[in-house]
Amino acid sequence: MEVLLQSILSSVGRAFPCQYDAQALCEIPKSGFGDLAWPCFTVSKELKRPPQQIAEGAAESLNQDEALKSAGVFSVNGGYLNFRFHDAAILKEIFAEDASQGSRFGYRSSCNIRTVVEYSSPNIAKPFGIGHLRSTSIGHALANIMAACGHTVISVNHLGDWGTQFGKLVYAFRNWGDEQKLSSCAIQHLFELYVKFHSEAEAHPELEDCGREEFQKLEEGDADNRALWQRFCDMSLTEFKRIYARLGVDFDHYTGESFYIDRLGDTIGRLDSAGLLKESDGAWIVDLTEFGLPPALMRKSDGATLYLTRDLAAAIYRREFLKADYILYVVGSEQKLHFQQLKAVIKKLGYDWHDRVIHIDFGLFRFSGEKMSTRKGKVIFMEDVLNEAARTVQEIIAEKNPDLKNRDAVAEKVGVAGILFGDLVNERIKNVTFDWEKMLNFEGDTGPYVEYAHSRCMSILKKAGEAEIREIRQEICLSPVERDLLREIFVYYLKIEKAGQQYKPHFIAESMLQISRNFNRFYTQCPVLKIEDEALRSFRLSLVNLTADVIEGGLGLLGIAVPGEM
RNA sequence: GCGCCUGUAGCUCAGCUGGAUAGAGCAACGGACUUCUAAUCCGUGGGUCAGAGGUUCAAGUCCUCUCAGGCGUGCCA
Repeated sequence: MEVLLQSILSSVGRAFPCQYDAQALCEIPKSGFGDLAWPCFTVSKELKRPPQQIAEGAAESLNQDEALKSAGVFSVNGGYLNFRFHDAAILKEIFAEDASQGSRFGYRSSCNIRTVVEYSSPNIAKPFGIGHLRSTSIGHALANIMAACGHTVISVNHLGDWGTQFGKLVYAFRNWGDEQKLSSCAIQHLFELYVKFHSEAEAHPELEDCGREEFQKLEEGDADNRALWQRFCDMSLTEFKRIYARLGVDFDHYTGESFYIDRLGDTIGRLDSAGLLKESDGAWIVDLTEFGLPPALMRKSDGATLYLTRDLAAAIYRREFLKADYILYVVGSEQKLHFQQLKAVIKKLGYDWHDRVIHIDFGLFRFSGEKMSTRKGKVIFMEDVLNEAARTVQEIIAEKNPDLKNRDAVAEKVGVAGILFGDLVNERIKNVTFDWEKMLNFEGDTGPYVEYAHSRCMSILKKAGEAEIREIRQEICLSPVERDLLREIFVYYLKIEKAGQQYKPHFIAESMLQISRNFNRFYTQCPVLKIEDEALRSFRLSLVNLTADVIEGGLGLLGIAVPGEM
């Protein structure tokens, strides 16, 4: 597939009487106009000739091209140059890809780019709330997608395990904490303390100073504070890993902010030797007026560091020790300014990799009225959401497929898929209003819909037995629904790359829905097992097998597992 | 105040760096299970793309302004 596509693109590029970037200008046309399209309007302006005339000229020479004759045919519609694969060619290419790659369908060969993806990054001592879903789902999907695009991916969970909040927590635990509660339900208790601190601090603002003081001691290495902090971290991580297991997520590194504290001196040193540090109201800042940004605060007036300082140390570490070419931060859009400042500081340090530090921002989860706030105790626990999802699916199974074996395991998988897919199908920048009903609706354009299509595939394949899937004959004449299904799978192949270039997992999700829709249409219109004609039956089985591989792979990119039957 | 983001069908959203007749799902209504799983499929209705200007052969997409919502705006992360 990769080879043919490249040859088409370079031939198209050459077919124009002027410079033409066939790769960049290639579009996926609306169905009915073929499989690939190149608009000729900008070229038309440059050459001062009608776009249709240019397209016609290109089509004529391309259709003479011996190498492409067997692949497909070029045509012209308005100012567009369109290409449509011959049935035999699209069959050959797609089935070859399936045969060699299976459920890794569409994975590109390695391109020697190392990409660090930082995502999820929950805060230690706080519950894993629904607010963490987006970074986790989007980040996991992107890590998979970048890997499919040939990158070597290093996933990092940048745990929020350092900062003033831990001073507050230490203070709160010493004053109101309960050892018994801590050992029985750690997160719950720490969460209560956290909320209590903030409500108390509203009446007694001096508590804020107490919290800051404890954090300063922590940062200076105070043994008691360190020990307490370490316990909080261990307890939290145990709980987080339980949720990650349910979500099917794991990380190469669980290096939180505290991992970088030994490097903070070096980081500040680099800023200092570059002459970037200025004192302002007792704090140390880097001036960023040349970027139109507010100054970056690198050290507080009490000597303690900030998030930005630790992020700078982390970026340098990832670049210099992990040898990252790209560093992706899957963090909410409310931190946009923070990352603009981080990039600006890196640039001022003279590092040429500043433009390969990329903030993948996304919108927030919201209740219908207000923002979710951990400080006020307004939070929906991820675990509750997953439990509700699994329970909802249990009910659906009881109604639709009561004889199903492994009901618990299937309900868990399908429930998690519903939650993850529901999040990933939307453009990531948009805010999401939390709504139980919407979140637990698994009909129509949902994860379970895609999984259902896959289950239908598996059911057919199981009944047929593996022996029946043999090599397809290429003289098969495709019916329109079969052709549409293949086209959509071809589109998926292209979308993997686009999703990686633009960091948009929803391209994959949309593609999965489209493939599932086309498959369901095929399913109702084209019998497989009941067909007498052996060649046709064999071909359709291959198509079903292909669809199963592609859905398994596509959902896999989104971090979603297929149940096999449901 | 300033900066950034969002505004597409009753609801939730797609619409690929301006391009070919604005697409799905939900909800509504009407059909299809003695049939490879009906968590499905087929059909009908529903849009002055927030509003007003502008650029262009071409604007949902770019620019300006207005309106609405969100986020951010130095010692939290």
